[in-house]
Amino acid sequence: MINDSRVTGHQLAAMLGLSQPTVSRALRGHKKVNEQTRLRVLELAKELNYSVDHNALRLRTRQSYTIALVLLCRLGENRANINPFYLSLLGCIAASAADHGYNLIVSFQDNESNFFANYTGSGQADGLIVIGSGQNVAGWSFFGQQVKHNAPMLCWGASKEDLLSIKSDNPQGVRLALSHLQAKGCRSIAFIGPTDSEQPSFQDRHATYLQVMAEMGLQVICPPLPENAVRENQGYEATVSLLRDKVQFDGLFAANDFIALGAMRALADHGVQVGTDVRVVGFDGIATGAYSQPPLTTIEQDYRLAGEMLVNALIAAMKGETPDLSPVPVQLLERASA
Amino acid sequence: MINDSRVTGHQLAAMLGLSQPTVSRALRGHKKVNEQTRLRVLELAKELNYSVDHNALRLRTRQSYTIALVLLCRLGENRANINPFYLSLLGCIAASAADHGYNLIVSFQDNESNFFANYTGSGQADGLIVIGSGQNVAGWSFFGQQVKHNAPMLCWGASKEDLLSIKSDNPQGVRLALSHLQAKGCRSIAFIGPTDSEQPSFQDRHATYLQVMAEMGLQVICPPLPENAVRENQGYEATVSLLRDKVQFDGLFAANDFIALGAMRALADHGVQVGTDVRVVGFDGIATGAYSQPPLTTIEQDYRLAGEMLVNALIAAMKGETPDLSPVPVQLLERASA
DNA sequence: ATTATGCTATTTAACGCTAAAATTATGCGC
DNA sequence: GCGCATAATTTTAGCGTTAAATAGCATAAT
Repeated sequence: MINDSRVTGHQLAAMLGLSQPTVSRALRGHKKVNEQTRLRVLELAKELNYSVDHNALRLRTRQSYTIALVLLCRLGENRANINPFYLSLLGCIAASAADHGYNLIVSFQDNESNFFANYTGSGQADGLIVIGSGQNVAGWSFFGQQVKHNAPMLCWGASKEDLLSIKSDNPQGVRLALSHLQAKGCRSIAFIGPTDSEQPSFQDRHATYLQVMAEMGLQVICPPLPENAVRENQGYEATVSLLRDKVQFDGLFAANDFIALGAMRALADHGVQVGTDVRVVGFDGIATGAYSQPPLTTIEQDYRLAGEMLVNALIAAMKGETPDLSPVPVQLLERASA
Repeated sequence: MINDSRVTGHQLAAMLGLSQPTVSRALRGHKKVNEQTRLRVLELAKELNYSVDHNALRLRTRQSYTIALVLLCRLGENRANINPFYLSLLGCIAASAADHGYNLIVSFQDNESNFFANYTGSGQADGLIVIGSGQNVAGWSFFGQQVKHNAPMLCWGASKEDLLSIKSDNPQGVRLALSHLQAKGCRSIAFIGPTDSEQPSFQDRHATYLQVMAEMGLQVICPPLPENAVRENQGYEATVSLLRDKVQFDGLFAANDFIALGAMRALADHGVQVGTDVRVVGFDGIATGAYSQPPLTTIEQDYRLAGEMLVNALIAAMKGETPDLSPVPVQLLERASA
């Protein structure tokens, strides 16, 4: 149990022969309080290790100074095995929130949960950031409720028009990847990734691939992947199928890094030299890519900037300002695989 | 701004011709309230999307139903580059806290910050979990304060006796690693890692290495590493120095996976075949190890169980019970590097 | 009839804080 | 010394909730 001998502002006041509100104002550096008494208050407060009760503060001011981060999981998904991309993003959001003086509460939820009731609706948080892979899966009712109540909510990489959202500059990333491959001499570049994903980021990546290939006058190669395939072994399978079907290709653009890692493993298993016979570019910039053999060339998302932009935009929205929702720049991280 | 048209219990009561406390009791399923009125209350509450104000609730009950997770960083450390081990652990702690009905607030802090004032002391959290790499660096004053106020605090892998802490079963892990190497025929097994770390986990790993080697009657090989070396390039350097000094070895035990990855890179760069000429075992079980070339044999820490045990123990401590602080089991994850 | 006994619901009282209004003290010019 | 501005503090109120004490009112027991 918490030591309930916690000092209150009232007790401080009594000891100092002041009224409690004066103590409160002194501690907050309010103008209309005598410098000398302010110092007395501060001194005693420090000595007794006083700290304001946040729950009372919040109740009174109707603000929680807290952002809720919801990491959306499909039901039953193994939480010990969360995509490191989201965990890194989480880290950067936490840091950024702290920089702005906000607390961050983190939770893993599925589509069924009522965010509004849990967080913004109950005064636990002033705003909500939603990241994760399940955003477009099932009913959006909970989102709707959030929107209906004007509770500021910001999504990472969502599509619905009535939602605030920020995402990486996927089209730019795809262009960087494909023109890099082209510059390296590739002329038959396959896209390994979901072609019918419900996730906007993957939709963007596939669509831009089609468009850029057309612009370049190159043939499109899209091996079939199961719906929403974003895992390593699915990249492996798809690549194996290309090889088995004797499809000619000298470049691979993977919709994310895990797929790319799987593809490289498949190539290696079939004696294809990655980086020379076939060049591979991934997407995300996960840490693991640096340690693969060969190290993975990839489109690096700027986690830190993404975290910062998400927090900035949410805070703007909470203040009633128009948030900056421009896409987060990406860059080519050139390593040996391409 | 949050839509301030939020419904209060008082408003519900007025609409129903009841008193507010009755509504409160009805919503909580309190015994002494008529079933019929309870249903009326519940219905209207649902219709109006009522949810209790957590700040009022907390103020009143003197409980926050919240655990604070502090990820300790060295000052100035790049937060976009946090050890994935800690991020995974964070994820599992978040999940576990949720399973117990607790919120989790996450923050990145250095030694200077006053956890007590920030969290438990101000009623923002009922207890504190501290993880991260900087626990033993500078002054422990803030920890002291936490302890002094009886605020439940639990550390991951700390050493001080007066602190509650949980860690992985490092000695067991080291035994598993070394006996695996021995079983594979290794007789000259070097330890690549800090020998004078301030971090208890690394102290344990080094100490157990010395002990087990003695038990096995094998010669100890410990190349010098800079103090607190736990990074990939430091593993690389140390291994290079072994090779340069023409030290004979056929096995490497690395104090963590990053060091192991660096060591493998060094070996590969010098034409040494990993997995045959020299076998390598790491420690941690980070995801990246699965994608290295060859995949890394390692001692896998059980993130999920660790998160669960941390949360369980903290909750026990908060209730005044004696927490279970037994070490978290580890296991050998055999891959091609050994 | 009168007093117990359960129920149910209401009243009253905090929890610790901030904001605004009301009060007291202080200084200054004339 | 009187008013009058100004500064410093206190008083009053209330944020939305839960917990304890209280009241009303049936029905059962004496």
